[in-house]
Amino acid sequence: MAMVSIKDVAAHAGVSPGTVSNVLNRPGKVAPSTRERVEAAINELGFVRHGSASTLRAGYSRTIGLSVIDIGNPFFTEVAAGVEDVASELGYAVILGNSAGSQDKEDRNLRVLAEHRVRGVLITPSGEDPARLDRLREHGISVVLVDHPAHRPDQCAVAVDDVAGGRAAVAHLLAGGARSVAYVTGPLTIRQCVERREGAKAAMRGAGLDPEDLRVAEAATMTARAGEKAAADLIAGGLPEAVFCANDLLALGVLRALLRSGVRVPEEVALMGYDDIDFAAASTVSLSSMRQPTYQLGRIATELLLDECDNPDTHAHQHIMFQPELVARESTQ
Amino acid sequence: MAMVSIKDVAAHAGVSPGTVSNVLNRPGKVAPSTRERVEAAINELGFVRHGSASTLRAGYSRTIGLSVIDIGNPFFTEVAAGVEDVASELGYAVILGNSAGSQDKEDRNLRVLAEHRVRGVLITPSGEDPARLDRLREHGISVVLVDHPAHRPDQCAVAVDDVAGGRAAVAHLLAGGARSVAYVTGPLTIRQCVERREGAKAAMRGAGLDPEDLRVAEAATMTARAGEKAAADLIAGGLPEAVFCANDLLALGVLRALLRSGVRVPEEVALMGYDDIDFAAASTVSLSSMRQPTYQLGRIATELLLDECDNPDTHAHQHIMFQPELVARESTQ
DNA sequence: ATGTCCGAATAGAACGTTTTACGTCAGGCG
DNA sequence: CGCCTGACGTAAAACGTTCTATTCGGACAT
Repeated sequence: MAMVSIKDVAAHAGVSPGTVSNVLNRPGKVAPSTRERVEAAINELGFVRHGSASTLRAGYSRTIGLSVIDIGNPFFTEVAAGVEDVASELGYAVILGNSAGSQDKEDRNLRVLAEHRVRGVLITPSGEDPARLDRLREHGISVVLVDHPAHRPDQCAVAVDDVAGGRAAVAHLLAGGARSVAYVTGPLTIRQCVERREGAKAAMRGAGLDPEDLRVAEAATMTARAGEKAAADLIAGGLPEAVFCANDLLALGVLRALLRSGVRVPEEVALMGYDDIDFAAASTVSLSSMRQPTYQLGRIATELLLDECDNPDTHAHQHIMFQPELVARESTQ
Repeated sequence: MAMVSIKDVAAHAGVSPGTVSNVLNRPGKVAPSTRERVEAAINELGFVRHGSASTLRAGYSRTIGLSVIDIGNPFFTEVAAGVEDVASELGYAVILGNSAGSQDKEDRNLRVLAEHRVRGVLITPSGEDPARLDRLREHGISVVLVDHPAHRPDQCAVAVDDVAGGRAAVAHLLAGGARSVAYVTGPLTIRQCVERREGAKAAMRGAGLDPEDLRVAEAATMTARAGEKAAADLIAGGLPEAVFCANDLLALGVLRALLRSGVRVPEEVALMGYDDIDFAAASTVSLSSMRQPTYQLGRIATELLLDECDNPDTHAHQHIMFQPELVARESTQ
């Protein structure tokens, strides 16, 4: 409870507070003998630097924010693991915000991050309103978009080509012989969902089908439970020959519901997910999916962000676009 | 970039900085007319409070730390979701730390949390060294243990009875007719792994078997990949009639490896996991598991922590112990 | 000896809040 | 009419760092 400050350390080591600060921040600037004395005092007293005071005076913190759409989704979990690894390597702390798909919650989280004067923010925006992010930039907070293309040129972004992914997925289903395809998607306010749909339509067009024939079922959230519900609707409305889901969680839900209703996968309905989370390979009928370099997404985004923060002058903004990779498994034969 | 401070707001509204602070923190203390004026100024200037300055002067922050063992494990993800929900409801930010099973990394994370002067810490400790946590307490940081029994009486803890869980799991396997049981576990430095093993032994004893006959295979991490490797060893050494895994990730890995080797589950080998993550029900052979109130664990732990922080005098420390629940599925017939 | 330069350490102001102690002004009461 | 009280505001001192002068000794050249 008895907070020991830099002053106490200074007194104990017989130096001035400024010297202690130097030992902490540029140990090269202080003579070895005094440095040792100060370090001894630090250990002896159990001093731990007051980050807020430091942030206040120095004008910046060693903290970044991470705002994701759904922390329950293994996709984001793996992104977070990449972020956390890099951040912790470089001595940064990560403040986590889960928007749970709600713009309101995202706004609240961003506000908290702004109050904390985080150095930068990694965000997978849940809507399409660049203005809210620009406001952060006005406060001197760098922003890197994760799994989202850049809003503007003077900004870093790391994304995966969702149109290509949607196209590849549906092309694969069509190549398997399906003629009618349903697209089970999350909220169409989410960019990924829209772009994967566009890709799906492109694939149909490419196969000489009418893209308008793509049957779209929109689920309220991108969870397995929502997938089950969507599948029930699908069954009620007459089954298509193939189903493409906007992510694996939805697909696993659809799969569960289909099997429970006695529908055979892939014999009666072929099924594709997206993200290739670990569990896709382990499911009842192993799930075909589109693999994304998830962990890398987190790592690279964080490296870009911290480079932008630590080397603002030499930093070159980058827009990185990965290509997803099709992984065929039992659910598409 | 032009930081607007409380002073600017004060000037703009024609009041003193103290009054602005009052509007922010105890709006009741200020006359409605001036309050409106100040609020208008705040919006007009786009003022956002400097959290570090606030923390520095007030002596406490609205931030808590969450340190987990493996953010990639859906168990912890769900805990984190519970934590995040409560924290964000009460206006607290959450700093995430992933110890990845390493004491070193956990130490680093705790240090970062201490520097940030977080109000409290939620932690699933990865080892058994209470001293490191006591050091936090000395700095006035409350600690609540998550998925771990209390180290000491004057401390909150939320746990699940792992011995009972291990016993129930193995009892279920034995009831299914198995006579030889293997236990696939994570590092035995992890308490949960040890206690589930003790429960498993107790179940064998209860069935008139020698607990020493429990075959223990220790994996380096608690992931599906490690489970696959452990299963390979198991196959090489001669298969038991039943396998109990310390968590579902390991079990999914074991399942994958067994099926790939042509071993039928549950006919040749019965299999139990632990945690009942969402994906357990969706796997190739749906996985029997021990369900824990995961999301609740996170919620309740956070509520206890914030109560301890916000009402230190009326707060009563609690040791909550949930009972896990057996969920039988195909993998045990 | 004197001046110069350099490394090493220091004093003290600043950072943006919160808080304490203190004014000020009305209104109510004897 | 004087005094007390309460409601509102304010001024100014903190909080623990970092940073910008500035000082202080020596070593060295002249």
